[in-house]
Amino acid sequence: MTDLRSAFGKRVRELRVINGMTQETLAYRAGLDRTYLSGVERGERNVSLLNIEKIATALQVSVEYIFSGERFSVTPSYQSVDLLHHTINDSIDEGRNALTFYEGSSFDQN
Amino acid sequence: MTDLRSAFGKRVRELRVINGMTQETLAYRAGLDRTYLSGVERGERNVSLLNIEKIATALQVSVEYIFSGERFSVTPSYQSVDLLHHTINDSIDEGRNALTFYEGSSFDQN
DNA sequence: ATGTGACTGGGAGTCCGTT
DNA sequence: AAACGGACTCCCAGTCACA
Repeated sequence: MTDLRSAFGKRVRELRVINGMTQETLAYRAGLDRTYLSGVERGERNVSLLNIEKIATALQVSVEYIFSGERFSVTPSYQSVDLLHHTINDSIDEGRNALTFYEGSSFDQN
Repeated sequence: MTDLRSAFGKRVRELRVINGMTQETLAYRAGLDRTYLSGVERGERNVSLLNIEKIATALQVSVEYIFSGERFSVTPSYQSVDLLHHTINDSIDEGRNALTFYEGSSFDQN
């Protein structure tokens, strides 16, 4: 998955054609502009959550389903934590603090 | 799933806390602003594809995974095709045309 | 460590076309 | 039916000081 915009666009086009819809029909159902949807399918648009939801609804699929498949399943390679000057102990400490913050409870520090 | 922004935000917060990260570290890894990420987790930001990808990468999960789970799996209810003045035969016809267009081939009409 | 209001530039999204 | 372009509006990405 080099560019999520292209991957998303291809997926939308796939599902649209499977459903036997034209861009115009899909755009109308999603309440979006025809030219905008065209750009989405060609991977030129940086679609945001609200429109992702609109498009999924118009395609009659769940958001989960629209992002399922090989295209989106590749876990991106990630730089080593060391490179970010962030140690494992840092993570553990921050985990404690975060949990304390959100749950209003504290760890036994002894 | 009433609002995809809230659902996405909750999911991000879940995965961040599980990984023992603070908002600040996650934001740093994603190359985003801390206050922006705060808004994302509270469902107040309409995150777009490129930032979804950044956040997923920083969380060390795939985009598919971030959208998996009950929260995103509900297929949205959809208005009847009739309400849209779009018949089943229309869909079939459009499907043929669309396939013809993209595959450069034609259906046997007989 | 996180929440929040306010701000600005740029891009999301629309509407008009032509190819 | 779809790609593409220009011009437009308006919302949001991205940031700040402060709570």
